[in-house]
Amino acid sequence: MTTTAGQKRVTIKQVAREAGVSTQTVSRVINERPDVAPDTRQRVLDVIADLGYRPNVLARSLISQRSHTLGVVTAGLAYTGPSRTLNGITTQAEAMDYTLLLKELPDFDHFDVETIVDDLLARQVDGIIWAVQEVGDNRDGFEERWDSFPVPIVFLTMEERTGWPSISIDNYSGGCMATEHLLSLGHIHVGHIAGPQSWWEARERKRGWSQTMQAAGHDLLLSCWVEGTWSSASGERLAQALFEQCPDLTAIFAANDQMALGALQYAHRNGIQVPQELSIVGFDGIPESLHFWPPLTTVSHDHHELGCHAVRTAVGMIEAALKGEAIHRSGSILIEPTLMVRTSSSPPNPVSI
Amino acid sequence: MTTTAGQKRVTIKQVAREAGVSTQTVSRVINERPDVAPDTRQRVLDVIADLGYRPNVLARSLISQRSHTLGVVTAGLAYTGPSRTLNGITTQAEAMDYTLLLKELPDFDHFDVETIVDDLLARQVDGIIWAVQEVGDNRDGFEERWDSFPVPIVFLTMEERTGWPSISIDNYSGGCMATEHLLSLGHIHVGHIAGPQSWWEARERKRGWSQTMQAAGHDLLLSCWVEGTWSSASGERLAQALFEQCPDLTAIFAANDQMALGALQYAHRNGIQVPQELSIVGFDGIPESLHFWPPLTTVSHDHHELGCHAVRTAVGMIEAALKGEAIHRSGSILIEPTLMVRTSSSPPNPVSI
DNA sequence: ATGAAAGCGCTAACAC
DNA sequence: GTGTTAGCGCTTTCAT
Repeated sequence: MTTTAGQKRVTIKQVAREAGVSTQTVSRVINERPDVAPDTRQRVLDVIADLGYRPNVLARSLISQRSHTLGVVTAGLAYTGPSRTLNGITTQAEAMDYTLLLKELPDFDHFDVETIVDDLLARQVDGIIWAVQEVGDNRDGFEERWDSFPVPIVFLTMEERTGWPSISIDNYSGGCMATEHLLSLGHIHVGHIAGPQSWWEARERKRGWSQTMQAAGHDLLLSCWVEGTWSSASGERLAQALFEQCPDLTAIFAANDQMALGALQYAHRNGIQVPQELSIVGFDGIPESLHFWPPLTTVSHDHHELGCHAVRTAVGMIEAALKGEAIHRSGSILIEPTLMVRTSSSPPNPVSI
Repeated sequence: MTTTAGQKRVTIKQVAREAGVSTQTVSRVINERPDVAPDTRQRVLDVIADLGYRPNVLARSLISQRSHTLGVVTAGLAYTGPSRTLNGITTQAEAMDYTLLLKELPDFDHFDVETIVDDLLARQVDGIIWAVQEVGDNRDGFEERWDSFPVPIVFLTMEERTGWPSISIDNYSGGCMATEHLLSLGHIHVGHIAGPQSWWEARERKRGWSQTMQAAGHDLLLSCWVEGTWSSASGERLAQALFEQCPDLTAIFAANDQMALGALQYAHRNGIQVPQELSIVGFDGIPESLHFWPPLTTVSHDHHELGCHAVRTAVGMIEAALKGEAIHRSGSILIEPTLMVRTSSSPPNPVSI
């Protein structure tokens, strides 16, 4: 390939010279100002097409003090959730004519907020979408500089904090749905394979389970849970642990579909019929879950929409700030998930009760 | 939240005034030039910390004619492959100190290359990574402007073209591996569930299958294939179609793990034992495939590494061009996949032969 | 309707 | 060692 990176890019000046006008006139043409004579405009347009001129967005941003750019911070892109959310972000950003600067954290909880944010701000982003799940104390870095934060920022997937704009799936409600579904089928011994408890999402899903169990009067079963790592391997291992812990188990609610898949595998390996002998419910609704064997009942939610929502909120805050509404309050938004009843859950086998 | 977006960001001038030096001196300090008196440097540093000054990268790029930014064009982020690749890109870009501008195409084959590229170039990216799989004629848009392309560009996942730098998985080789594996187990009637044939990757995988079958003298079985959509649903549907087409089938090579999962489901639904009555091999090696039932034999490859590679190549070309090596040739690179033998494949049942 | 001058925030080149 | 001048590519005054 022949790159001609050395060749100077065409500037407004060259266009002006070539067209025999001032740079100002060229500027007017590319900004579609009305006050240019039709023939002058055409001449300039011709030269632009001819030279392949393209306005330098950086120079423009420098003077206009706006970059039309959103900084997106994410983590765990290799996993379905974060990447689907990013997918929503790109879609909505494109629609609203914003460009994205992407940063992916190597970890969920070991990073320097200061450095990341500073880097984004140095690039003059108009706003930031913090699409990193709340894990451990990874929100602490914001507390200090919160009041003087120079651009709007929207958080995804975190506990409600007064004054912090955030958008999350209602994980608690999802946990309730899953558990209620199993209870309503007639199950009593409903165990839970939770996600890592340092994750806010995992705690919420578990809270949904435990509250629902408690409300149904099954206080004694509240110890009937184990903590996984989100991985299928942990799901398989912990399904076994759960059975050892509660031999009467007839149903499992797993905090994500991967762990549910692991539980399914445990059942297969040990000749336990699903759903006849064991009902399993997952969380997330990944596309593959419909094709697990048996097809998985799961709490489905819309990562994509989460991302879209984030962009809309961020852009809304940016434009509001631009209009001088210096103080902008935006609360927490919770998106409701949906229970997808499929084949992996059924009433408990009368024999096994 | 209180955004103070209106407040002017601190500039080098304010720092200079506050520290009682010229802007030039401040510039020297932030660029870590040696020729600043230690106490002056300290004073400036103090003011910088005090004011929370952060150099404006845009202004810097404007003058240095370098943005240290890579444009990344992707598609289908909601799917595992593209997002894992992006994951590799972010990791490597971070390591090499480049920032990413992200664009996701809404489709794989309906888009205007001109617009996308122009938008990226207008933002002064130093290079472009075209991480969109080759589908249909979606490379055509580059042919015309190829010779005068102003920045280095690296393509991912496409057919080798002389002079176009590209990096791909060796899909053909992977297809061979899968098929040879099944043949070596003693299978003869090995069918193929292919991906959409407008995709280069799908064609290559199929070519691996057909060449291997042909080489083994099974020319008569070359019609024993069907074309899926990559989805699990299509895999299930087409497994059935394949059986109707070739009743003697004892093994299926599916062009991705999702379709293999669908085939697995077809087997379950119809009481076909895997692998005793039917061997199934997938492609991609998604993490879940290890936990399918039975665990899936698959051709695994490293999307992440693909992304890393792309960044290294792009940055290499950028730096080469900077050093005045105006003409830079970089060929096609093929990354070899690995066969992961698991439980879904075994010698054919003697009875069913 | 068009142009000249100033400046966005920064750095390279030269002075002192 | 430090300041001055000029200018990156563009737009915003303010003239004409």
